[in-house]
Amino acid sequence: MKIATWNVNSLRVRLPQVLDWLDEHQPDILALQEIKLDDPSFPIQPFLDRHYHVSYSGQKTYNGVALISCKPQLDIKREPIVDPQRRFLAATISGVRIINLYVPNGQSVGSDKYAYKLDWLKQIGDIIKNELQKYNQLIVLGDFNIAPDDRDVHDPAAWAGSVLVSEPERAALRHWFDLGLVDVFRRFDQPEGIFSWWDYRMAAFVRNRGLRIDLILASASLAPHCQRCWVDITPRKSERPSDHAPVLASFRI
DNA sequence: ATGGTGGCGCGGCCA
Repeated sequence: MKIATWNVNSLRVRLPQVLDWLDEHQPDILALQEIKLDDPSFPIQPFLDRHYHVSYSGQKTYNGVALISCKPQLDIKREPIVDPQRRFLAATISGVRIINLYVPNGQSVGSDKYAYKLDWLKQIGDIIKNELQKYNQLIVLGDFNIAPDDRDVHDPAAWAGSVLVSEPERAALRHWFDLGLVDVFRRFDQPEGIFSWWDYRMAAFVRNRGLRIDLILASASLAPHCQRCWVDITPRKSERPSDHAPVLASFRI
């Protein structure tokens, strides 16, 4: 089973790239973030034409998440907390519980948006704890807007204490790891300098000044079945790219 | 240096 996550930064703009990428890579499940569409505007047809099942939780202009899958999606859950921002979508696919997240960015340490991010992480942590009790095989993936470790930061000294790497954010993520979730990327030897997001500004991508903030976490019973986890930077090189690259994992299921 | 680039939507917010 091949599972992928991709923050597309507007599905309207990136739809041709997403369809090309789906046709080439044929993942079983693709989790999208920042689709920036309300539900009536979701482009269902091209996915149905390719025999995919689709669910989404969207809003106008900002945020929004979607799940594309070969197999049907059961027990779909949207926004389990009181929050007008569309950042959560869960479904059971081929017996595996999938939770697709777009974690708040947090803007800057100490801001109102940072406080919202930490509160959101705490509330969604409670939801995940609950889902783990119901589902043995669980995957939590998406744009976490947190680089788990200094290895996931191009210049840790320059970033020290900033939003996306600050200790309270990392502690919130570690709390999720303590629930039994495993960052499957780190189950394997990886080269240095593998990232999933590069700022549009300052030629960050060509200088590989990035962060690894797009993650695939698996429950303890599922993580040992992960065979590989990697980032596909090819779409980041294309014309009008998203600022994020897709992250993939393959599982022996 | 508080810049810079991109999306949405047409001024300012968000990332």
